[in-house]
Amino acid sequence: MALNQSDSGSPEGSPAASSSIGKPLMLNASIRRAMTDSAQAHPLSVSTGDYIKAIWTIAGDGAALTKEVSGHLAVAPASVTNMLGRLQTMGFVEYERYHGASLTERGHEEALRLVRRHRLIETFLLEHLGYTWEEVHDEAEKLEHAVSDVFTERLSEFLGHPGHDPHGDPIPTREGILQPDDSKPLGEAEAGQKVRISKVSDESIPMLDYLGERGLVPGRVLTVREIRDIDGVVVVEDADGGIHHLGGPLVKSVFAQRIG
Amino acid sequence: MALNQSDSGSPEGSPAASSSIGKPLMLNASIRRAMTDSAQAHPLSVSTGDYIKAIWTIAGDGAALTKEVSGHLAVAPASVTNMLGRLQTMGFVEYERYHGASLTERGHEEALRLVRRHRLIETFLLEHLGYTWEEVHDEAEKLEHAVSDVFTERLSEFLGHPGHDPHGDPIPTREGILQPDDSKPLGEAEAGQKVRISKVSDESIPMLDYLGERGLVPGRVLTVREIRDIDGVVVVEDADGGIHHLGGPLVKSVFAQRIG
DNA sequence: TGCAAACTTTAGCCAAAGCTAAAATATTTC
DNA sequence: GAAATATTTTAGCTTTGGCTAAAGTTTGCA
Repeated sequence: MALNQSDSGSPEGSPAASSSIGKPLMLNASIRRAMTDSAQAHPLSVSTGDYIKAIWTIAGDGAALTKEVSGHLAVAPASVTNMLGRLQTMGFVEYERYHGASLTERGHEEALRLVRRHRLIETFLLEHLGYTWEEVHDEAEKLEHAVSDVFTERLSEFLGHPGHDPHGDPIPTREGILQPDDSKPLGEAEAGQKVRISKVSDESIPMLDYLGERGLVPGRVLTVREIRDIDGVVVVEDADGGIHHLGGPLVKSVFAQRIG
Repeated sequence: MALNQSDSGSPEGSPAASSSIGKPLMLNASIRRAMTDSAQAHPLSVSTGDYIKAIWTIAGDGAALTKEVSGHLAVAPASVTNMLGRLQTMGFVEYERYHGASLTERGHEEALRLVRRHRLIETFLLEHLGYTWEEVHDEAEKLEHAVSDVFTERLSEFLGHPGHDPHGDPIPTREGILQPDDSKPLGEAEAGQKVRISKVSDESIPMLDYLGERGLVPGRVLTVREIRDIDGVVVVEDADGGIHHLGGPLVKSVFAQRIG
C-alpha cells in the first residue's frame, strides 16, 4: 500500500506537490500478492497474527482447541474453525478437525516475533511515554501489528536491549529464542529462601499498583521469612529491611526465582 | 478486537494463564459497531484515513478528482469512486459525481489529526531511533493508523511539543490548527535578504542527504548573496561564513522565510 | 460545433473475516 | 453402552475494499 505517498507540505490552501508524484503504476492484486509473499513474508494480516499469538498463549507447544481460541479472541467458534483451516494452508499451524491446532515451526517463530514486539513496545510505553498499566496493553496490542522489523530492532537498541519487560516477562531475542523461565509463584517458595522477583502476571491493575507502590517489582530481591500454613500468607523482607505480608491472590501472581 | 488478551507469560511449555481470562462476552457486529461509533469515533479504517489524507494532500480545501486520488493511493479509479461515495455517507467529504470530492469540516479535522500523528512519528523515528530519510516515511505511514490519541499526545510531550517535523513541515496542534506557512522556494528570494530555511519538500533522498551534509536544514539562517539570472543558481552564505551554490531543483525544494 | 480522447461511473466479481443457525462429532454421565 | 450435553464444523450471509470491463460524461481541439 501507498507506493508513492507524497506527504510533504501543502499546508491549507497550497495544494501543489502533485508534480512530484510520478507515474502511479497500478498493480493488480495478484502481482501485489506475489511481491508481498516473496519480498517480505511478514505483512500478515492483523487477524492472522492475533490467532497465532492466541494459540501460542493458550497452548505453547501443544494444541489449542477451537473454543479456547474463540474465548481468547472473543470471536465465534465457527469463525475460528474457518481461520484455523486458513492458517494451516498458510503453514502456520497443524490442524486436525475436532482436535485443535498447534503451531508449526514457522508459526512458532511468528508468535515469538510478535511477542518480542509486544514486550518491547510495552517497555517503551511504560518507561518513556509515561503509560500506566491499564493503558499499556491495548496500545501495544495495536502497535505490534503495525511496526516493522526495522522498527523493532531500533527500538530494542533505544531501550538498551532489555531482556525483560516491566512485568518481568522475558523478551524473545531477534533470533526467536525465549529463555526458559524457572521462576515459581511466591506461594511455592520456602521459608529462609532468598529470591528475586521475576515477574508479576498481569491482568489486575489494582494489584500491579499495590505492588508497585511497595517496590515489589521485577528484579527486587527478597528473603522469605515465613509461609504461614493457616492462611497461606507469605511474609517477606526486602533489601531495605521492610517487611511485607502477602496473601491469597498476590502470592499466586508474583513469580520469583530462587537465588539462595 | 482483543477484548481480553492475556499476554503475560507462558514461556514455552507452561501455558496456564487461561484462568485469568474471564467471561469472553461475545459481541455481535452491530453492537460492536455502535460502541465503536459512540464511545470512540476514531477507529476509522486504515483505508478511510488514507483517502482523507490523500484528499487533503492533493486538494487542501478544494476538490480532489478521482484520478488524482487514484494516482496518489495507487488504487483503481473505480475503487476511488466507490470509496468517495462511502466517505460522503460517513460525512467526511462532499462529493459530486464527475467533479471530485472536498473535505467537510469533519473530514478536515480528521486529516489534520492524521497529519499531526504522521509528523510526530516521523520526528521520533528520525531523532530518536536513528531512521534515515528513506526508511521513515513508510514506517510513519503505517504507524499513524495504529496509534491512539493518548499515544500521540504522550509522544508529543516526549518530543518536547515540536512545532515542526525534521522536514520543516508544521505539526498541527492537538486542536487541529496548522499555522500557515509563509515561506517560499529559495529561488524566489532576492539578493541581500536574510532568510531562515523552513522546510525541504521531500521525495528525493539524495537531495535530502546532500543538504543534510552541508547543514542546510530547517532552522538554518542564510544570507542570499546572489540570484544568478543566467542559470538560476542561488548563492547563499550560512551563519559560519560558508558559501553554497544551489542550482536547479534544489532552489525549488528548499523553502525559506524571509527574516531580514 | 462536433468528435475524439480523457476521465468517471456502473456493473459484476473476488477475498478476508466476521456472524448465525443447523448438522455432525466427542465426551460425559447414568 | 446409550443418551444427554458440549464442542466443532458446515452452510450460507454480510461488510469492506479491492479489481476489470463496459458504458457514460466532460473536455480539448480542429
